[in-house]
Amino acid sequence: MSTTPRTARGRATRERIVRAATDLITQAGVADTSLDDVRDRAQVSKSQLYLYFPDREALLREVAGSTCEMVLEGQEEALHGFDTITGIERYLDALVDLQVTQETPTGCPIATLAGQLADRDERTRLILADGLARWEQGLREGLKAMAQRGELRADADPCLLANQTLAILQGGLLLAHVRRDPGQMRIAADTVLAVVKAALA
Amino acid sequence: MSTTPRTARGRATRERIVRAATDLITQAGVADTSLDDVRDRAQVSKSQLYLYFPDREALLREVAGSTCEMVLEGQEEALHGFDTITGIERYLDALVDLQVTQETPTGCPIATLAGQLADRDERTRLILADGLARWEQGLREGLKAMAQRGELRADADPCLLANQTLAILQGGLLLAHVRRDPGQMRIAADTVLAVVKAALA
DNA sequence: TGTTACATGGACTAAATAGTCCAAGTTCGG
DNA sequence: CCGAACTTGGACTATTTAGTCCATGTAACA
Repeated sequence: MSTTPRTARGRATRERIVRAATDLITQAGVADTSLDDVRDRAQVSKSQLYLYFPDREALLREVAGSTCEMVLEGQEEALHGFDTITGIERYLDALVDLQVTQETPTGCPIATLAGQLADRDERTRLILADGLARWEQGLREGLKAMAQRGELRADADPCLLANQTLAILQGGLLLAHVRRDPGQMRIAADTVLAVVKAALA
Repeated sequence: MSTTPRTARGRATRERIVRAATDLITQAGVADTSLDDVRDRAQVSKSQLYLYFPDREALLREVAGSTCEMVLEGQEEALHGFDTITGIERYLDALVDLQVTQETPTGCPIATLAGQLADRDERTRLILADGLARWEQGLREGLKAMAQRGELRADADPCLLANQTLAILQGGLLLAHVRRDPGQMRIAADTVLAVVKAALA
């Protein structure tokens, strides 16, 4: 029987488990991460795993949520500036930098997880889709602000622009990942910039 | 000890195995496809599996190659017309249709496989990257033909355009897959069209 | 007719892994 | 200091799976 922790100590342990699983899975993938691996990394006994999670699937769902949080938190400030051209440039540069800095480009953790879990558990897919939706929402809000300030052409649709931006970025991240070439992310960033600039008033 | 088939019959059997594995993995993923599943689907004894493939990894590599072939063959004719605006529109429509027609959008099989194998086996990653490279090459050749006919602006770069196109398409496929929404592919197709049109002379 | 490649099918090993269970110890707030 | 929540750690089961091995049988061709 799985429980929800009732004390700060319990919550910390549960959090440690999710964190460990998220780290391991981000690096090695779902298939190559066993519960024993998680147990070791989190410095927790196996009983604790099953105290807080009914089964592996449940933990995997938490990992999906945690991965989304990680990705969104990592770009929160930069995303907040996605409402001016220079802010957009800064945001895109930050995304490119992330791929450049890593020893090897890893793409988008949300997308990578989706490839492994989306067709296996519907609930997990929804969590990941929600993560992407929140990302897109951040982009959309910035673009809407620009539109309200009259900086976009009258026929430009901020919602569509946000959707296009997310698609282009995801495409760039995927190619950077598969090709092990962060330059692919630079190209995607430039493409986004061109699409946005074409919508400027 | 694994062998390469020496007769037509042997080659057919080997091909049947790869085909079965490719089908199963495309549908269920690498982690959820066992060699016994492949054995059943291919109507082959286990001994045959190990007669033609040294181990599971080797079969997985063949599956990667086979998946690339499948994806590229499926768009060969349409891709051949990627050298006029109407041809490009037809090509994009065909890609969109593929996602619309499927009961549920599956995205790009190459990308999906990459998410599962790219970080596990370098040789497999290279095979998948090569598949994407050939795809991009098809796009590039069409755009180069347009450039040579003077249909593109002097400052337009067909190579860059092809790269951008592939990225946008992959982004659209990924979003269509995760969101179970073929409309995402339509948006990506329209985005590609806008980018290409912006490069017209 | 004999040889070679192809094929069956099941027995078998070895390892990994999910999940269960329990008995005993620790932490800490009320 | 009592009790509830937390924690350990390992034993245990059951299942799946990759990979090996072998005896037997068939297709086809020189």
